[in-house]
Amino acid sequence: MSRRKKADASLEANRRDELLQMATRLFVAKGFEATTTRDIADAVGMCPGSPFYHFRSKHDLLKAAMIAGIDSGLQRLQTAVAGIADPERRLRTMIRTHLGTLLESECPASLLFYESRSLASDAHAEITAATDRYQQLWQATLDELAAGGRLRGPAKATRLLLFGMLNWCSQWYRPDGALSLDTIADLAATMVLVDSAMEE
Amino acid sequence: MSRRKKADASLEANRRDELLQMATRLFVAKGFEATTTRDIADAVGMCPGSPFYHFRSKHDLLKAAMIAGIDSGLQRLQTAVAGIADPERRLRTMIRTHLGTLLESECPASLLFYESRSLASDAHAEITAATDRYQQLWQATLDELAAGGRLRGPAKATRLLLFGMLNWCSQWYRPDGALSLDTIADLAATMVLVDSAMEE
DNA sequence: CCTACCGATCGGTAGG
DNA sequence: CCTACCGATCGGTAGG
Repeated sequence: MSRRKKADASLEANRRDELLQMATRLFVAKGFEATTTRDIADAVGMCPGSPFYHFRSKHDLLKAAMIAGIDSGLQRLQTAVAGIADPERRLRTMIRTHLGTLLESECPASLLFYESRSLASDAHAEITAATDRYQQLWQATLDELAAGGRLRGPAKATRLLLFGMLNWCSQWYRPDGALSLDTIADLAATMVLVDSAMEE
Repeated sequence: MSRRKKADASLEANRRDELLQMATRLFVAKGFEATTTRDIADAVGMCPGSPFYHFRSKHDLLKAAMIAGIDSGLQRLQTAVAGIADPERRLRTMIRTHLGTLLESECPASLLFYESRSLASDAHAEITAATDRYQQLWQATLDELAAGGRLRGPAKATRLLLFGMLNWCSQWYRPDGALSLDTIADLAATMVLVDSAMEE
């Protein structure tokens, strides 16, 4: 009996995850407002009303998708930079990893950032907390570089412009295009860092 | 009679413009899908069905707003750089002007770029033509700088990353914030250009 | 440009 | 998680 209950619970959690992933994909592709809960239900083979068994509302689905996306991006980033002591090498790794999360993921949840406008104001607090954790990882490395005189501008402004360069790629990057993610990452790093006389 | 007709026509054009400006403002603030044609009609003091006297459909309104926005940005840019022969000074002026169009305008039509997803595919061609004209102005100056060895990266990739830095500002810039548009423009230019030994 | 209106769709619920 | 359904809203139209 308790085994059956456990199996049911994990089945239910799986269905919830399916819903969450499909919602993320559709929200990113068509936008939150243009995606109907019926679209999502259809895509995972459910009936029109069934998503509301797993999520209280469509907004709840968006909120859950955004938080899951940011947190998974944060974990990828932390794993990638673990043990890299040199701040410049660390920054380069972070840039390349961030681009990967954004543009190579099968479920690019980070792009839900564009949909935060659709969130109720009370949900904004949670989202802000999650993105703050992500950005603090960057800020720490940028502060370290700035202290060493390795940055071309103030650390905070640099972070904002750097995020712009990288996040904007979702508007134009194509996997079969002329610019690879490695190339983009290198150029972005070049722009942010001062030239080092030793390299090239 | 012909005077009356002319007056009517210009009155009608004025109402159309009002509609267009209000639609732009609301689309930027709430997004295309979340803005109803009733919202727009209300905001200019019309009845729910009246916008459709001026525009065939809601999508038509978006298309017209986007083209008007891009073209007015292009004109501002052309006026600003007229007669600037030095490519570096020209680029700096373009950067500052672009930020102004984006963030200081009372009707920031350029931000409608985010809503192009909502356009029908046949409208995309016209929009692409308009944005291409805008970007060619940038590309020409960047090519000139690249030929003089003044750029830190290839001209095309530089343009894409530069647009990212600038356009992303709409996500975080606040008029009362610590960073002024002048400061942001200077830093963006610094990142893109090689250091000149003569300056500072 | 208003009045009056329609067909379709959508988020969400009740009850099992 | 399905069935059956509701209330509200929305883009758009007819007719003046």
